[in-house]
Amino acid sequence: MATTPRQRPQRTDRPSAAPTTPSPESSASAPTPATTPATTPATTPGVTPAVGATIYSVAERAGVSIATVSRVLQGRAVVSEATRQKVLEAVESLHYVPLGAARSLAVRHHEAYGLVIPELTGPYYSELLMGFETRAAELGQSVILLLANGKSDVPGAVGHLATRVDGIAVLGSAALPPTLARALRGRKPVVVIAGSSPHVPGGDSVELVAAENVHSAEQLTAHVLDHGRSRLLYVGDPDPAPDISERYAGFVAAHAARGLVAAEPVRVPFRESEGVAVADRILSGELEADALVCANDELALSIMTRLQDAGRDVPGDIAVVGWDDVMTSRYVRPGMTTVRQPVHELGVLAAERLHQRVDGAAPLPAPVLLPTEVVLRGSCGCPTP
Amino acid sequence: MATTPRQRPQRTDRPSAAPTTPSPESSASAPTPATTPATTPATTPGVTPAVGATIYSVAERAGVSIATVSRVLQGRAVVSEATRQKVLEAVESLHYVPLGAARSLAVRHHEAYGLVIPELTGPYYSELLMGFETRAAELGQSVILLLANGKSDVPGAVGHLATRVDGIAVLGSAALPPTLARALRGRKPVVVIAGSSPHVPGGDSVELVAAENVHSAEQLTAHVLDHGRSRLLYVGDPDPAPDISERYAGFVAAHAARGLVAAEPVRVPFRESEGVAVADRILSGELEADALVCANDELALSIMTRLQDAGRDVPGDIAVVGWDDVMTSRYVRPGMTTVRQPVHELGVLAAERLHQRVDGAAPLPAPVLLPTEVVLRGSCGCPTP
DNA sequence: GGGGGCGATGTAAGCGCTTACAACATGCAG
DNA sequence: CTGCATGTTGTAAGCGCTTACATCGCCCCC
Repeated sequence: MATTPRQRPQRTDRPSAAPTTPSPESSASAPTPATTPATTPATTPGVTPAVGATIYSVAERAGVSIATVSRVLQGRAVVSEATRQKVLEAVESLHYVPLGAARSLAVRHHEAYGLVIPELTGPYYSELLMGFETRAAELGQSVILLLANGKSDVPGAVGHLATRVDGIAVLGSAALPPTLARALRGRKPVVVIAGSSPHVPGGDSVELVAAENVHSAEQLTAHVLDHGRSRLLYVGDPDPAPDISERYAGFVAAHAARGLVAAEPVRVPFRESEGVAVADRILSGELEADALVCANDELALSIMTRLQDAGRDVPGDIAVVGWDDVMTSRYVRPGMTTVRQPVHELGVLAAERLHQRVDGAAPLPAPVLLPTEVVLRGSCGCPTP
Repeated sequence: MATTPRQRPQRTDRPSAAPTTPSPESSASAPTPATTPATTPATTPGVTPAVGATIYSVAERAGVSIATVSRVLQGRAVVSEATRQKVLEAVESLHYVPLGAARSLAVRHHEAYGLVIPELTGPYYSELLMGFETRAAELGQSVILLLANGKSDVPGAVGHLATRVDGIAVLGSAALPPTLARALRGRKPVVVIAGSSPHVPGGDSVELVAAENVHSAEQLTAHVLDHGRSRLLYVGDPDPAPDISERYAGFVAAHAARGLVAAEPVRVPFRESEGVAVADRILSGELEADALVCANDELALSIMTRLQDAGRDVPGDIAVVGWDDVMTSRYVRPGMTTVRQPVHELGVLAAERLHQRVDGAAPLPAPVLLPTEVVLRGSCGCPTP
């Protein structure tokens, strides 16, 4: 028969099947019978046990070494079928749940990626997160989510996050990247999504994935101009988020291409209430325009609805276009002309890159740009189907 | 002076500040000057170092023991200001990022909660997740997200998740709870959100938080009946999700309260395309109704829009009401009458309960029910403002 | 029949951190 | 000058896993 199962060496005597019986060395000749009752002893049912089964208890129960238990559970080394069954039974009867932290420590990988986004309103972040999680899961990685908005100590939170993941993806629109890069000084792979390259110390381990903005914004703006509009306003504050400023750049470029000079952006935050306020400024005559190019759909929708409720005709009196193609943009009348971004793919790509980086790949020197698509509906002046 | 810093006992000689210089014991009398260059030696800039600084390297650099480093970093034990500074400097210059797994192993807590939801479409899941993450973060816990939809081995994924968290919150609408409860047999606290109590082995450690459904559904249905409608249809499949079936129960109850008998539910999945199909069945005369009570807003919106596009008047010809109060429901004309749930609070509560349970609290015997609110707009027949 | 090869299993050394306890220094009272 | 409280730091024993390496049979072939 196999070697008698032995206690862990030099370890404080952990209570096994017989908690209170002090049997120092003699127990080696009296192995516990394999058929002890299935319920964990000394555990009140219905209450979470203070401490669960470990690989040691499983090994003891199965009459094998912890190495064998590990091998069965990892499923990578060859174990005889009989042994495998014994182990599996022990696992089952002890309700063994391995301790991930111990594995992580041993394999020296967290097997988790962090994702930092400002919040989770609207479909953009959700799509991104879904893409990220899906791909990460396929790669066998967990995802730890960190919402930056509302957190008082974001750098601290990110630092803490860095403690438990192998890599971090962060949305560029949060003003995080510089902070982030500083927080982990090139210690972990970082990919910035839809941001601009931060020139900071430690930024060398940072890479970028984004959706194309400038060109499609130019295209969209050109389309509006082609409808014969001439007094376009860009609504949204380009400053904080790199993608928004790129869109404004496209707006400007489209004007420049036909010898026009674009108006200054109407700098407002991306909230519905702000859209309403902008609409009111137009209604009052404070702002003059025959077309509005908005930084995102929320803004565009709230403006359009307010304008319509006040009796204005969209697109007759004024055209309104947005960005993101949220669900509502399909439902309003007229349908909102907007730009669809491959947000899901962005998430997938971020997870993908992180994985490669953790695998040892070098950071991509240039940003990866994914193409976007202008979605024409009625709000720009196109005929409604 | 303090005791000379010493290497970790019986450890494979790890390269410290002087990687290639073999100075076995003599180094004790020659501590590294505190002003060595800040860049990590033997690390190519721009490439993630194979292995980072550890608490040992920090301790060595600062000329203290690892215990002291730990104390400084935890900030709980008294350390002299001078020592604290030395340690902090060492941390800084070595770009030390602690290994979360090692801490978790030592403190025997993951300091993380898992959240299992089917997917992340629409505002419901996002709100929930935000509430959960926010509260979890306040409690010092990370959140690991698991999206069940599209995963081929959900029980496996949940089992894996259980490996790395102290507790799990799971959305009841995923048909997970039984599986889940089995997967971790009462090993970890579980709270089911918006689900029904699973009577499964190990279910004793499961508790429930949910939004009230039956009463508000009854209220909403009664309101529609009060508008003089008599042929109401409930749209959505009550079977898979407990909250949906509760809503149908309310629908039935409202009928029963006035001696009516409710029609069988129109069992369709919760997709926009299905809503369109339902609308078509109404337009073709296959389905007859003067009011539609839909299981959620997506369904209600797609039906209403399709009906309107086909020339029907909502609510004139037919009333349509939904559930969830998504953003679009505010934007369509007429506004969608619906029910607002305290989704954010549900997430907060779930995190809260998990924390208490991990702290040793007993599971709540009865489900916690949060109140909902009927939001009246135009689609039910109420006058539009 | 002995040795080599091979498959199955055990042994033990870490992984990097926390923390109980011990040790030491210092100051002050007796 | 001795002893004790107090504040600070070090020592070392784990936490529960993975895995390189050693060991042990066993079968097969010469």
